[in-house]
Amino acid sequence: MPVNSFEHYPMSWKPDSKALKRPLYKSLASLLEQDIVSGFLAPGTKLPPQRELADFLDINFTTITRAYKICEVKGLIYAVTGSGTFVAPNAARSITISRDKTANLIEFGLVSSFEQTNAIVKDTIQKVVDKRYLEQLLNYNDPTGIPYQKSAALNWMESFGIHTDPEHIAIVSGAQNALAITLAALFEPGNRIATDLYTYSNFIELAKIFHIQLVPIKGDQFGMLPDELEKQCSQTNIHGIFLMPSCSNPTTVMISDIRKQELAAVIRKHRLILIEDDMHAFLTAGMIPDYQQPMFNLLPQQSVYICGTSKSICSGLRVAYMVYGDALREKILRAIFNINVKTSSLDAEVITELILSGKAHEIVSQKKQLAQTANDIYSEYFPLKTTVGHPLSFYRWLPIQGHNDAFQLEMHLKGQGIRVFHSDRFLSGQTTPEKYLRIALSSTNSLDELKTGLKILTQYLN
Amino acid sequence: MPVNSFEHYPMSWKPDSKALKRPLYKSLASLLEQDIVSGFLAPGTKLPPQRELADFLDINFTTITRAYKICEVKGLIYAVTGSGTFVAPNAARSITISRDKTANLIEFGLVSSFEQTNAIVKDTIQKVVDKRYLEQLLNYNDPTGIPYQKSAALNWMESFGIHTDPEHIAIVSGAQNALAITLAALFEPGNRIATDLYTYSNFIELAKIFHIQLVPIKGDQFGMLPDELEKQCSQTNIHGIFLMPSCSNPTTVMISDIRKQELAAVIRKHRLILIEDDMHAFLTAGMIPDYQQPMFNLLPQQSVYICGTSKSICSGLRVAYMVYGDALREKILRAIFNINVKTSSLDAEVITELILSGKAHEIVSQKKQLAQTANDIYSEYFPLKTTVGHPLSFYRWLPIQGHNDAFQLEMHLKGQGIRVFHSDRFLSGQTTPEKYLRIALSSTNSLDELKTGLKILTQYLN
DNA sequence: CAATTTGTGGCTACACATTTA
DNA sequence: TTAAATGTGTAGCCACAAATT
Repeated sequence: MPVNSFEHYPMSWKPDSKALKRPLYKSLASLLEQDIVSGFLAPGTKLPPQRELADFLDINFTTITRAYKICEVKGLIYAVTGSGTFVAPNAARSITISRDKTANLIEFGLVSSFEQTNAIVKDTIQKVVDKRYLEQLLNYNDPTGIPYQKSAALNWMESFGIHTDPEHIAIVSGAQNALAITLAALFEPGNRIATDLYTYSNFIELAKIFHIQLVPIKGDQFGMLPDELEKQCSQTNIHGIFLMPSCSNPTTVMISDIRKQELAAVIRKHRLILIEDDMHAFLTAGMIPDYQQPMFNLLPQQSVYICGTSKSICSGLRVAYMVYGDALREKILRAIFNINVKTSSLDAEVITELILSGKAHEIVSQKKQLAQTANDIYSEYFPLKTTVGHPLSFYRWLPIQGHNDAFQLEMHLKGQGIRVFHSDRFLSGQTTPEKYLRIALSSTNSLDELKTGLKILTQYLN
Repeated sequence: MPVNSFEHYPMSWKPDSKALKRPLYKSLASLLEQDIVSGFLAPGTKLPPQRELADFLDINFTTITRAYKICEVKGLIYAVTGSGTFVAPNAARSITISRDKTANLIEFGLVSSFEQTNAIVKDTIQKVVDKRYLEQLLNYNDPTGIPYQKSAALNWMESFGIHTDPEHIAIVSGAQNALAITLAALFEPGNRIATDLYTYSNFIELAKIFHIQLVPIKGDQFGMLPDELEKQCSQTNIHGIFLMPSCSNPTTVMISDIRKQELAAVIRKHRLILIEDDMHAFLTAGMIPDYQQPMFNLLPQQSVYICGTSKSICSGLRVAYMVYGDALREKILRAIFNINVKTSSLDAEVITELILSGKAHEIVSQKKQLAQTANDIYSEYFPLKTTVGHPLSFYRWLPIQGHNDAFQLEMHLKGQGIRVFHSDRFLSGQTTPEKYLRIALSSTNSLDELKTGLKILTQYLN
C-alpha cells in the first residue's frame, strides 16, 4: 500500500503503474528509456528517489534500483549518492564524432590534421610500392607488425621518452582502434574508469559500447586533481584511468610533470590500469619546457601507451602504436587478433618509410607551422585571456555564456554555415554550469576559410 | 546447518569454506576459476549441483547460481538445465587462432588463402598509386567507404545474389573486424547467439570478449537443424544466430537452399538477428548447383551480411563489406566510427581496382584452381568417404579416433613438424564424442610441402 | 556532529521450466 | 506419466556508505 498521497510533493516522473508488466524492473526501465529518448524527460531532470518511486508504485525499492541501473549502464541517467538520480546530458542522442560531408559547412567540429601535408605522403607511397618485398606485405604474417616496422615505431617514440622492446609494442589501426582493443582486453562490463570531467567524446561512446562506467574527476589547469582521484578510488572500486597528458581533448590542458608524478602515485596505490592516449606527444615533447616523459615510464607494468599517427603524420592511413607492460601483453594480443586479425602491413609500411626517411619529421614541422598560424589567427578573434592550455593545439576550448541548450546551439551555428561542438558532448558524467565550444582549427580547407568561420562565430556569440 | 554429511556422495569439487570471503559469490567464482585454470578440474568434469554445494557450504543456493554464472560468462563452464554444470572443453586455454611463426612448421592450422596470387595484387597497387586522386585517399573523408568503392563492392557481391544501395553497405577492416563491430553494435552482455556445434574459434573468443553466450545447435549434412533451433528459441531467450552458409568453418558444410528457407522461417518467427558470414560465397555461388542466394535476401531487415575479401582476393589488405537492413544501420555505423573511425581508403582502393579491372576474378579463378589441386592431393592421402562438405574448401574436417586430449595431440603433431587444430578448439559449448582435425590446405608454402605434411599426418594417425 | 536522505551491494526466498529417471 | 533433480529468473530484505541538512 502506498503510504503517501504525493499530492504535496509532485514527482518529476510518474510512470503509469498499469503499464508495468512483469518482470517489473525491465518493464520500468523501458518506460523510463522511452520517456527520456522521446524528450519527455529533459536532460538534467531529477528523477524521483528510489524509495519514493517504490512507494508510489507499491513495490520494493531495490526493484527501482535495478531499473535505474539498466538505464545508467546505457548512459541515459546518472546517480549521485546522497543527492539523487538525474537524466544524463547526452541521454537522447549519440555524441559519436565522425566525418559528415552532408552540407557545405565550415568544419570546426571533427579535428582533422591540416591535410595539406598529404602530398609528401604520396611520394613515399610510391617508394614503398617500388620495394622488392612489397608482396611480403600482403599476407597474414606478423599480425602485430613486422619487426623492423616496430623498430621504426620505437625510433619514432623515443623522442617522446618511450623505451621498450618489440615484444611490448603492437601496430594497430589507429588510436581509436587502440582504445577499443584496450577496453575489450582489460576491462569487463560494469568496471569503472576515471576520466576528466570533459573527455574525448568517442571514448565516452566506446565506454558505452563496452558497458564501462566513467567516473568524472575534477581537474585544474595542470590536469586531473590527485586528491579528487584518491577520494573516488577510496570510495568506489575503480579499475582504470584514461588520460591524455600531452594535450587533453577537448580542454587542451597539459598535465604538468609534477602532476604526472602525483597522479602516478595514486594510480600505483590503487592498482589502476592507466590508458595513456598520447596522440599529441609530437606537439609537446621537445616543445613545452616542462615536458619530461610520458606517464607510461612511471607505471610501465600497469599502463597502455597509445601513440596514434593520424594527427602527427597522416589521418587516412590507419596506424597507431600500442605499448604495454608485460602483465597486460597476453590479453592485449588476444584482443588484437580477435578484433583486427592484423593491421594492413601496407599502411604500416608507408608510415614506417615516412619515419625512417625523415619525411615524418618534415610533415610534423609543417603541421606545427600550420598550427602556429591557425592559433595566431584564432587569437585575433578570441584573445587568449590566460596561458591555460597547449599553445599549439589543433583545437581551442572557448568559454561561452548563455547557450545552455547544446543541441540547439549546434543547430543554429550549422544554420550559419559552421559545424562545431558544444561542451556537453564531452561530458563524462553530470553536467557543469560552465559551457564551452570546441573549435577545430585544423579542419578547414584553407586559412581563409578559418578566418571566415571565426568571424561568423564572433558575430554570432556577441 | 548442513543437512547431509556428503560422505556417501563425494562431490567432484569441495571448495574450502574457510577460504571464502565476502562477497561470497565473487569469492567462490574466483576459487572455481583458479581450480579450472590450474587444471585441477579437468574439462568435462561435472560440478556439484547448486543446491548440493550450497548445502555443503551452508549458504543459499542462488549464491552458487551467481558464482557459477560468473564462470559461465567467462566461458569456463557451461550449464545444462536438468543435467548439471560442467567444466568447458576450452576452459583453461585461449583458442584464438593467429599467425605464429615461431617454428619452422608445416602450416595446417591458420587458413591462409594460397598467397601465391599476391603477385597480381602488386601490379594493381602500382596502378592505384598512379591515380591522380591518390591524395584524396589519405584523409578522414568517407568513413564507410567512398561511393564508387561501395559500387564496386556491390558489383562484386551481385554474383552472390546481394542487391542493396550504398546506404546499407560499409567497408570495414576484414571479416573478423566486421564480426566484432556487429557484436558491439547489436548485442549486449548476457545476450545469447545460436551457432553450430562446431564454429569458427575466433568467433567463440569474440563472444567471450563481449560476454555473449553461445548456444550450440545440432546440425546435419545440410546445415543447422531448424527444429533444434526452434526448440532452443522457445526454451530460452536467444537474440541472434551466426551462420556461414557457403562453407561452414570448420566443418565445410554448405547449407542447402531448402534448409536456408526453413532456418529463415524460424529466425523470422523469433526475430533473431542473423549474422551471415559469407566469406566463401566466391567458392560457392555459380559453382555449387544448389546455390540460389544468401540468407540475407530472405531476411533483409534483420540480417548483417559479411563478405570478406581476405580469402577470395588478398589477405593482407584488410577489407570486408558489411551489408545490413535499415533497422540496424544506425547502430552499426556508430560502432564502426567508434571501433575503427574508418578503414584505410588506400587498402579499399586497391581491392576496388582489383574488382573493377577484372583482376579479382582472375585471382579467384587461380585460387579455385589451387584449391582443386590441393583437395585432389588431400584425397590421395585421406579418401573422402562421402560427399559431405564443400568440394573446394580451403580446409578439410578429418574425423579421427582415439585422440581425446586436444592439447596433447596438437603438441605431438607440432613435434612432428605440423601445426594443426583439434576439433575441441571449435566447440561452442559442451563436448561431443566425435573428434576431428581441421586441416588447412591453403597455407603451405608449396604443394610439395602440402604432400609432405599430409604424409606425416597419415603415418601419425595410423 | 548527528539525523536524514539517497544510492549500493549482497544474500535469501520462491515460483517456474526443463531434463532425466 | 509422474516425480525428482537441476538450473533460471525475479523480487524482497537488509546492512552499509556517502552526501546533504
